[in-house]
Amino acid sequence: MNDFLAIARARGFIHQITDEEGLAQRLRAGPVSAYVGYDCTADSLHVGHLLSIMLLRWFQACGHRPVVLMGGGTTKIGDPSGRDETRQLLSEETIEANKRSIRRTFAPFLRFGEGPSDAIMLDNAEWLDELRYIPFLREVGRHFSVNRMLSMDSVRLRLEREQPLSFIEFNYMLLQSYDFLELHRRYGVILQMGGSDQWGNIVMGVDLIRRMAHAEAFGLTTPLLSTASGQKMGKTAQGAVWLSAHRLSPFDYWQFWRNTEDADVGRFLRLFTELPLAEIARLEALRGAEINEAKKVLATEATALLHGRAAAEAAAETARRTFEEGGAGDELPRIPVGAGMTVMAALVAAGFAKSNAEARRHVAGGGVRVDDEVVADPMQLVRAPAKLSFGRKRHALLVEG
RNA sequence: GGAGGGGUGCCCGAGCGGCUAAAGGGGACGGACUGUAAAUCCGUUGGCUAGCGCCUACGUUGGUUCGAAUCCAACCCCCUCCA
Repeated sequence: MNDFLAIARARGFIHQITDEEGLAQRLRAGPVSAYVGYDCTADSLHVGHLLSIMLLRWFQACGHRPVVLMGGGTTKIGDPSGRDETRQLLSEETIEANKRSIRRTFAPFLRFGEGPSDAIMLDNAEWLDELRYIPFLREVGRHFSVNRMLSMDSVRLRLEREQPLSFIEFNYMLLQSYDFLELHRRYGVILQMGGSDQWGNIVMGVDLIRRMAHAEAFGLTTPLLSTASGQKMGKTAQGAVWLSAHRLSPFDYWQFWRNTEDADVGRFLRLFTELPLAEIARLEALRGAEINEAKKVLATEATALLHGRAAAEAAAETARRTFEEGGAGDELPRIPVGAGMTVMAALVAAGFAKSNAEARRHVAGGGVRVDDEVVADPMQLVRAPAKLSFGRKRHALLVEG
């Protein structure tokens, strides 16, 4: 059995651990179960979640059992952690739909099944939906000190900024703690992992297990992902970097990784690929334009994990044809062109502009090209086949429509 | 329930009767420079329109006025203190 903590540490996954020595002992003693919870706030996860998914993957690779917990119940409450504003309450139908969509993301990363180190997927709606208020308060609520809850970042920061915090949100950490307890009781889970903003919630769960189950449990958090230049990570021109292909194509996902800042390449290779550390050390040592080779490896490997090797290589090939040869690859988005379509309309159809007015502005700004010719007039007609480019990086194929 | 403060464009924030599609900053996007990097500099940042121009917009709904984001009323929401 491989040493999970050593690997996680070496690859940069660990921010904090509640009791590293104690956890190391338990991991050495045999397979353990650990969980990460994912709330169903959107119909796709994004790169921010990928860190913990990779962590679960390593956990499984080291012979332990990952537990993926869908927050079908907690999503009905809304986690206030790291937010200045109350999350909008989602309808139960939306949550259900989101859950169904999100579940699929885990399939390429984890092996599910019945074996001792096979992953399992659960939904906390299973126990939270039926909770009875008075028994819950009497059995669980009495272990929570409001004094302590007020000192938790998720609550304190909100109050310090004089932002509202409703009672429903205030309850979130109780429910998350209770999840941990239930998973401990039902499946013997002794470790909860999550982003660093989850630290408070996780520690509360560890305490609750100690008090109610008289057992020792552990927490581990991953660092907050940001780029070397300090930006919060995970944005593309389209918005968030989604993991579901219906939200972000494999090609755009590949592009996201390809555009990593120089200073982040090594760190991201360690976190988001499974290449050996020695190989990563070699790649990140590349200097100047050569580091672009490392970025391509990062992009292809990361895309292969999520979308499969074939899709990753198709994306890489399209990028090569488009950016290195100045041509157009097969994976570029295809925009059907009707008779009399203007450049302006094509820009909107391709999603490069949200309105006609914006499309005009982009043309006026000199950022639009058709077959590499700068467009001067937004009313210019387009004909298929052609390549429509917006900026240096965004391209689409105009095809007969 | 009472007293006070506040709700402005993606976000922060100025404006406090006409000169306001609304200063300034951030973010975002485009251009230049590069290596599909960072930093820097320049530009753009409500919608419709070929164009004149028109239409929406400063919590909501009414009102005053030739004219309101700016004044008044009611309502909704948030913050602080009190009960």
